[in-house]
Amino acid sequence: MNRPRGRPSRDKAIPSRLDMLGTALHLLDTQGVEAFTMRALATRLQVNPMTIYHHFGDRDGLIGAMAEQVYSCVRVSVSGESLRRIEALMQAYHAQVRRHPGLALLIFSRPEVFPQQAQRITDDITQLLVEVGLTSEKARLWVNILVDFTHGAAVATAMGERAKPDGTDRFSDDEYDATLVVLLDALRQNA
Amino acid sequence: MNRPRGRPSRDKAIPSRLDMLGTALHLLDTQGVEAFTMRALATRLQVNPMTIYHHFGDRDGLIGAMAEQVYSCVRVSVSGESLRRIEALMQAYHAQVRRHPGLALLIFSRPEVFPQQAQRITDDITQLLVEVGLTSEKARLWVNILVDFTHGAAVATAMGERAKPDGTDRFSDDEYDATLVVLLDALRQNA
DNA sequence: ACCTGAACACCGTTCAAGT
DNA sequence: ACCTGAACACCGTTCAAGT
Repeated sequence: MNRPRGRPSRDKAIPSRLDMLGTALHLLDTQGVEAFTMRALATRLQVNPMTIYHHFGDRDGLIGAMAEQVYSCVRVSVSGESLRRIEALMQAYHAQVRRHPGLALLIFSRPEVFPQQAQRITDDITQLLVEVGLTSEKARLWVNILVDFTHGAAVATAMGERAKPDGTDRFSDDEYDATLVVLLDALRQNA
Repeated sequence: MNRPRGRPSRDKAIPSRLDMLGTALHLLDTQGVEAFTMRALATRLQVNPMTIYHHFGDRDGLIGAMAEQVYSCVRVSVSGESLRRIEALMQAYHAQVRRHPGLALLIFSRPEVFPQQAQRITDDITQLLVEVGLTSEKARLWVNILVDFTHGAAVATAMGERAKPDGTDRFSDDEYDATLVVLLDALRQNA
């Protein structure tokens, strides 16, 4: 009954902050938004729930940290034609959003969490659109089209509709790419 | 201490199913997704939490019923040019989605809830796209663009970003309309 | 500095009991 | 048929206590 209290001496390995982020992401991806709780994560980490609070403050802090890690790898390529760089950036963004649709949903659901990386990506897209030759007003319009469409595709993925009768998957990367090409084509004619 | 048990005789007015839906929607719109709980709704209705279960089964049932009511008024107009009818339908859909962004978020978060009305609206759009002259493959592509973009705009609204420095509201109906015009223009050239 | 248990104020939901 | 209280198994989070 009387289990040891306080910080354990040495025998037990305490997961690092990065371990926690990894396990949290895995829990969210595999079990879904509803099952993603502080207590469930603590159990998986074999740690007291309060240990997580020590590293991330609270649940929103944890979600924010997850977002920063997931989206930090979405970056504009160093070279290439502007339109092609937009395409690559959106593909990279969509790839991450699609890999972790539950994370996107959590961010959308909690106004407190607005990841810096999300803002940076939006800014990067806007700048590339200006480089393509769009006026600032048109750039604002098109960044909304591109970002909102990607987010909409993300929530559709999260909802988990499955493959259509004809075998085409509404949520595959290929499907997204094909749609993106159509949008960028319209963008070019709109420039 | 000993409050009466069981069904009250007559003196207390019990809210109807429609009252419950209305109050639920109001609670969700004003207080947000986090505050939208069965118990909070029961308190507002001055009713035992279990009374709600009697009418809607469970929380998902309630959310589903809210969705059916909110989206049932989004219908294609009886006359007009096909492209113009698509525009009107999307505007009507966006108007409802924007009026209740929290509801959209709840639907996205819970795979169990897939409102029939949402499926119907998607089908209606697809049919109109075919009427415009798109092949079934292009129609599939464009319905995704239009629906996902609208959903993305919805979650952006739910996130509650506010007006930009220049005073333009990223989430106004006018802004959505302007963007929709650009998309439908691209669609026409793509037909 | 970092981890712990206990406790608080909540949840959704089941169940048996009332009228 | 419809509404109720009590209870169960959960939540996120605060706090004081351990090392």
